[in-house]
Amino acid sequence: MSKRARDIQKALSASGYRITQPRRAVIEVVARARRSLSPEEILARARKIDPGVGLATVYRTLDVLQAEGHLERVRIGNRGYSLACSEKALHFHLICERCRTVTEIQSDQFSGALIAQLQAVGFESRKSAIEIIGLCAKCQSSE
Amino acid sequence: MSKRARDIQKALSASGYRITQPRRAVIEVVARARRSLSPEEILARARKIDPGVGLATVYRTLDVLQAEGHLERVRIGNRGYSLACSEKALHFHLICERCRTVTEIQSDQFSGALIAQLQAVGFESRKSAIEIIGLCAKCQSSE
DNA sequence: AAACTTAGTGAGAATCGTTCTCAACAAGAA
DNA sequence: TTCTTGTTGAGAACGATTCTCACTAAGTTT
Ligand SMILES: [Zn+2]
Ligand SMILES: [Zn+2]
Ligand SMILES: [Zn+2]
Ligand SMILES: [Zn+2]
Repeated sequence: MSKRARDIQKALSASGYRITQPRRAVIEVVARARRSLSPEEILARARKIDPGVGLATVYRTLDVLQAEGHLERVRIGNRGYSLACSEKALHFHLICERCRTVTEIQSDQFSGALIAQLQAVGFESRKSAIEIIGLCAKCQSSE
Repeated sequence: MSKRARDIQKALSASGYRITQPRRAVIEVVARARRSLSPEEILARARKIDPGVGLATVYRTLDVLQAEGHLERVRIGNRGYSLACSEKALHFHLICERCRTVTEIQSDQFSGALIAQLQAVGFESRKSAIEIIGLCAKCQSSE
């Protein structure tokens, strides 16, 4: 089991959630993922660890992980994708609509300017991550 | 008929699209909208102009308008919302998840910094509008 | 104006992602 | 081990979007 998965389990447990077999499997999958995965993809991978896992449980576990701040949900088209996120401050997610890789970028320069303007307008952002859809460098060259 | 609607019709016609009754109705609704509307809302309003319009045609017309750059699609939760967009340069959409009002903000200061960083990473943004979900000033105070 | 070609149409079925329901289960406390 | 109750899987239900297909009408050609 990965360290990341262990940390998440510990945190969930501390918050009063039960650490069940299916949850263990989903957490392990998410912790190991190198790109954002769809719920269906997470289900397929989780079943290699615990064959009995159901799709509903994947959704439920993703909800829990998101509520506890261990995961962020990302949308490409109609499909919902999930991603473990490290950065805490306001930052951007560059989401490649081809390979679904998510790159995080951050700069105090524009974050500061943006936050100032949001305050000026009186808008309160609910998410700390802003999504930019497009094509990553690799996928541009291989198109 | 609004000027905006007429301009859009002219542009579509020039691109080879037929200007049909249902399309006229949908275009008129979108051109007059002061906030983002859901396809169902657009349908209801369009039927006041042309009672026979079907939901499928609303979706199809929205697709055309989007493909031709007269409209941007915005997502709040699962629902798809549409919005006529004026700004051409890179800008932000502040989307209130309560009242669905969309405010556009723009500043060369952070746009420049952001574009520079996107280029540095080699990421090519497909959309000129970046969405920030949250609560507008009005809805914050009345919550 | 009439005929013609074919893009566009409405109704409803189909599909997709997600949520709900509920009887059965099992994690963790005692 | 027993008990409590949070959690589960299967499938039904749901809401948004897309598809199908026979029919219609926009715009072009006569
Ligand atoms: Zn992030
Ligand atoms: Zn890519
Ligand atoms: Zn815009
Ligand atoms: Zn609002």
